Amino acid sequence: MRATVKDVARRAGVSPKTVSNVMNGVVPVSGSTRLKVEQAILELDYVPNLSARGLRNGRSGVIALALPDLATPYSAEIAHHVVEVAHEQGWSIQIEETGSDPRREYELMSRARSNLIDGLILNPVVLDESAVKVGVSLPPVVLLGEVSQQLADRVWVDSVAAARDMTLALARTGRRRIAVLGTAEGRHSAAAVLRTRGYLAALEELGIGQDDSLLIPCEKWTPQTAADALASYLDSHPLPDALFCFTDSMAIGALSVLWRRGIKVPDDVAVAGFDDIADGQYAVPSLTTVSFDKRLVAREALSLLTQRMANRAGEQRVVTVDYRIVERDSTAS
Amino acid sequence: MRATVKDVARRAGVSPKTVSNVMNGVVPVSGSTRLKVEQAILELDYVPNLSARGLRNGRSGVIALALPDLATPYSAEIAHHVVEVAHEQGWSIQIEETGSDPRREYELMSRARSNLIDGLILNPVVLDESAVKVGVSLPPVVLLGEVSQQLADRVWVDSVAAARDMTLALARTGRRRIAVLGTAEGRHSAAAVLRTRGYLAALEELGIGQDDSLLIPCEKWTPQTAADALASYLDSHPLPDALFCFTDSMAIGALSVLWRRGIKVPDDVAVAGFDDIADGQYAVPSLTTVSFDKRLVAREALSLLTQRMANRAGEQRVVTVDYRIVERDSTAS
DNA sequence: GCCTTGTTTTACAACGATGTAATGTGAGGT
DNA sequence: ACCTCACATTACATCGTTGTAAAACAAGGC
Repeated sequence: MRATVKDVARRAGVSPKTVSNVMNGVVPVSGSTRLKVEQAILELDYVPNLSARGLRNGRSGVIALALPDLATPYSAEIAHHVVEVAHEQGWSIQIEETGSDPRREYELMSRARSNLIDGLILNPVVLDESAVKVGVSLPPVVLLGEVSQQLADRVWVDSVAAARDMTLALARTGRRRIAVLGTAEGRHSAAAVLRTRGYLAALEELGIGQDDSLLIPCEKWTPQTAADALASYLDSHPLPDALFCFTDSMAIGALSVLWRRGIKVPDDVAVAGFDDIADGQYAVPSLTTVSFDKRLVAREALSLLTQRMANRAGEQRVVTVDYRIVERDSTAS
Repeated sequence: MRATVKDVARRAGVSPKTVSNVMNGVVPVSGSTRLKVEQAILELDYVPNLSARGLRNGRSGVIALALPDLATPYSAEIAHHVVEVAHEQGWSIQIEETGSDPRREYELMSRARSNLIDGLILNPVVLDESAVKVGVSLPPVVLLGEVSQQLADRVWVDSVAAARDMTLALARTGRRRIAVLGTAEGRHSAAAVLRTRGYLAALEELGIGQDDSLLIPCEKWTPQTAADALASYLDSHPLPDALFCFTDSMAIGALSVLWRRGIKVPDDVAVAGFDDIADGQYAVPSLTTVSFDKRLVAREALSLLTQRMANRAGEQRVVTVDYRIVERDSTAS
């Protein structure tokens, strides 16, 4: 049987509350009793019961992180940083996957209200149809990424500006027929809409007319779907000068298709991505991309969340994280 | 304020225990009262408090998953499957990263004993020096992967056999000078030792003499370190016929270096990996690898864990998951 | 020696859910 | 009517921790 405060108290010859005071360190405890208690804690190998503490305090020390799919490199990197930063601050992270399934988000909300979770960091895919109602009975929420409505505190990268800059960078190497991969046809993902908007803005600036046949739709943003979409596109369209993929994962799928068809990157077509996932560096050729500090995203998200925990009222805040274009081999001229 | 059993009970005109009985469904409840209670639950939007339930029951419904680094594709894929399978069975997953830091494992053990966790799935890197003492006060543990000592229930792939088969497969395409990337010099990771053993066994079978200059050490198993290790190896050694990397991540780093040096894969050198991470399919060229069912690994780990929860005594069990060699472009002849 | 002031420590209750054991309810048999 | 038996419901105590408020203690001043 595991030791409890009671056991420690008995052994140290003090009351349970005194043991609690030593543990938490807010109420002053005299040096001599502190010593006795610490001794007893060591001897009994006492570890406090977090369920009991959670019940009493109404806080569990656990933050939920909800991502569409942990297996994708982007989500994995975000998760990694969130877990690390949270750990530094003494929080535990509970992972939830939402997939693209709205039911999952619904379940998530229910769990979030179960008092085992003090807060929620949510990376939505399609938030318009999200079940996320940031309401009274829900713990504090921070959203990651682009969303259409301002439902909660949020950390994001300015996708419009980044997509515009990337398009300009591609044009700077002399390419004019710049295609984008990842526009959404059906259900609109906010990211797709914003990145398309940035792309179109750049074209306008450049005086290049919009050519709808250069918008390659791709519903799910995975290498597989990107590869399929690009392959079937190439079957019926001429090769563009450049291909701006809305995520690095898609770009990696694209590179694979191009290689398979003997199309040289960057000689025949330049390829760029978005997110700067680690594998982009080791892609063949290495991938030009929009990079941003994911550790910073994690830090800001946690910071917003803890602030919101301290003060549930207060205005909704938005933190914008800087990005930069990283040019690698896939767009060399 | 959130509703409690008490509130629901008052509204339904029954006792708190009856509400509990309706929720848990073990004690029989008459149809009429069940209806009243369910009605009240809906009206009050009642969600049980898991901290309280955890305190009372001694179980939290949370399983911790400890991985070295969530950002690596292998860990990410495992995490994905564990989260999904756990979800299906009503468990929540709390993520812990151990890095290669022994202190982290120590902290982990402490948390694991805090009653917020019912069980632990642990993927150790270097278990010999692990702080994991599967003792009395620790919840049930399942280990993933190769370990040197049988400390707990375990799910693994037979690395020796797989490495042997891969080496034989490479030899079958006519290559004789087969190098391996990822042997460990200092602290021995069990996986490195076992995979090297399988490789050497195959050489012996083939009647190829062991050539120590074909063992390329690489401490950390990341694309970066693999790329560095291979680059400096190539500076002072002739190109081998084939390169068997002990993980796909290392293989991806290797492909990048080879491409940068103008070395053609698979014409000049064949490259193979281990783990079958998703990105291997989209590598350029696509990567030959040792594949195994990660979903099955997750399922078996969870199954062992829940069985161990039910029965803490009983013999330690080992589940071996099948593998197969998947030959892709990187080793075509 | 007594009172004040300030510091440490303690008893008690409460957080919310549920197992135990006791109580209540009704049907069926005599 | 009365008793039995099975089933449904309830009161109470408990899980381990910590906030509150009261009590114990020590130190200093007269």
